[in-house]
Amino acid sequence: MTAILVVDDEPQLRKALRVNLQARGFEVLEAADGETALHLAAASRPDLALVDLGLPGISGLDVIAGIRGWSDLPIIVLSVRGAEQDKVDALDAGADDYVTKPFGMGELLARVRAALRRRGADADEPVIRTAAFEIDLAQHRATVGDDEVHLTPTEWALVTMLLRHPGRLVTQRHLLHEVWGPGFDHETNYLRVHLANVRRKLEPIPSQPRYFITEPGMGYRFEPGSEG
Amino acid sequence: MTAILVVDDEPQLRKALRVNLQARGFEVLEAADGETALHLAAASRPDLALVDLGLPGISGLDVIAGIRGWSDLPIIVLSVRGAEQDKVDALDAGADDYVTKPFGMGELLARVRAALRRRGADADEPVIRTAAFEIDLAQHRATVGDDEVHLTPTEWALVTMLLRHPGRLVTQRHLLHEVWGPGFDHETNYLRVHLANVRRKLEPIPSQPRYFITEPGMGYRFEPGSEG
DNA sequence: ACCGCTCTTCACGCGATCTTGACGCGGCGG
DNA sequence: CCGCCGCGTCAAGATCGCGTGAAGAGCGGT
Repeated sequence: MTAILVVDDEPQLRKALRVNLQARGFEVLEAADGETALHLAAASRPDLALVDLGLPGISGLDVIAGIRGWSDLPIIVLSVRGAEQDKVDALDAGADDYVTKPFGMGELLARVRAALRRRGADADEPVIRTAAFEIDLAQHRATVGDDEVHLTPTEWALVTMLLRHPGRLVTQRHLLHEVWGPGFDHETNYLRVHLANVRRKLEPIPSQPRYFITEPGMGYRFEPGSEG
Repeated sequence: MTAILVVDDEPQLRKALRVNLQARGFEVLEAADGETALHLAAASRPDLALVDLGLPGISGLDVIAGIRGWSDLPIIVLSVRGAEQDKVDALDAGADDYVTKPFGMGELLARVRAALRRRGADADEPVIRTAAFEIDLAQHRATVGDDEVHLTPTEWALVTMLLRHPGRLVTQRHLLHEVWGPGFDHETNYLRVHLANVRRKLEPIPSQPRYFITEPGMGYRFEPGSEG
């Protein structure tokens, strides 16, 4: 059975989540603070975690970082409206997605399903295949159909950064920091231009991206084709 | 008999691998740290290596680089989930494939068989043939048409380095590190000059290289002629 | 000491790549 | 309904990296 770890200090919200998730056939583990969250995650190995950022004691951010130290399980962050910086920090720390409180249960469940689906589809091979293109990480090669496509160093860095975290929302800051180094954290211009080039080379319809998705205001996400 | 070198510091995992591999008729060599791994690899010449990245002392990455200095045996990396950057680094260092821990034994065995099969296909002959030239790695001889061509030591080191990884991009840093040693990681000048010499001697049209391809900003790649 | 081979070092020209700025569009809030 | 912000697009200029030729240094053999 699929187990989901719920980390939130409000008993009401925990209860609401428990009821809804169990109704969908998920097993639910609950933690009211960061410490028990980390212990539970290590002991029970859940398949996904929902983490509230506003926790007493150990912050939600530390919970994310603590889990990411040893596991790649999908993490969805719950945060209050307006706390944009918190969301970005959480994503930078390795969260996969976020939901803004208050949220509809339907939206949350959709994101949970999406995160689980992506993770399952995450092919663990050194070559990533989609319906449109194929990227061989070991050989450093990209092909579209039968034609080899040349990616510039910057483009390659961007693509691998996104491919390395299938389905995960990668923040602009994170991308800029990894590809251009420190000091470029706000040059979102670069991302727009180079992402456009990547799409022109890899996307079937560059103006309607299907694999390299923009999350306005936050960052970008590689969406592996649902292979089924 | 086919010998497999297992490099991991966890005795449990080593035992599990040993039992399963021996059951399939493989001979198993074990190393708990990087040093013994390198010694064993040099002394016993295994046919394949399974290397854990999280080793005490010498890192798994250095083990890979150390082996790649003189051998082309297939290397499969074992890495924990979430250590995405490590995997990419390992591939850059010359690993052939990776498996994420925890893994099913069936999957691992499949990858071992695949790696051995791939290798058997191309590395049977120590002599590499293309339409333009022929290189005998064992005898240290290169011929173009019927004429023997003399390669200087540096050129030979570069050529073998590239030939050992057909089709794969070898980074500038990797080449410089293996041919010139540490401390030359940024002397890309050397590569340009010596690659030019290699092309002058081996390529049919040196100014339009077909076999020794430049990947601007990243490195070089040996492109074997389509052998069909 | 001389010679030949090899490697290092440098400067130049050229093309690929990156940066930069301007523009239009669409969504969102006022 | 209007204005603002973020994104995609495009084109120009600046920059970087590569290939090339050639000169000088190091080294071993004769």
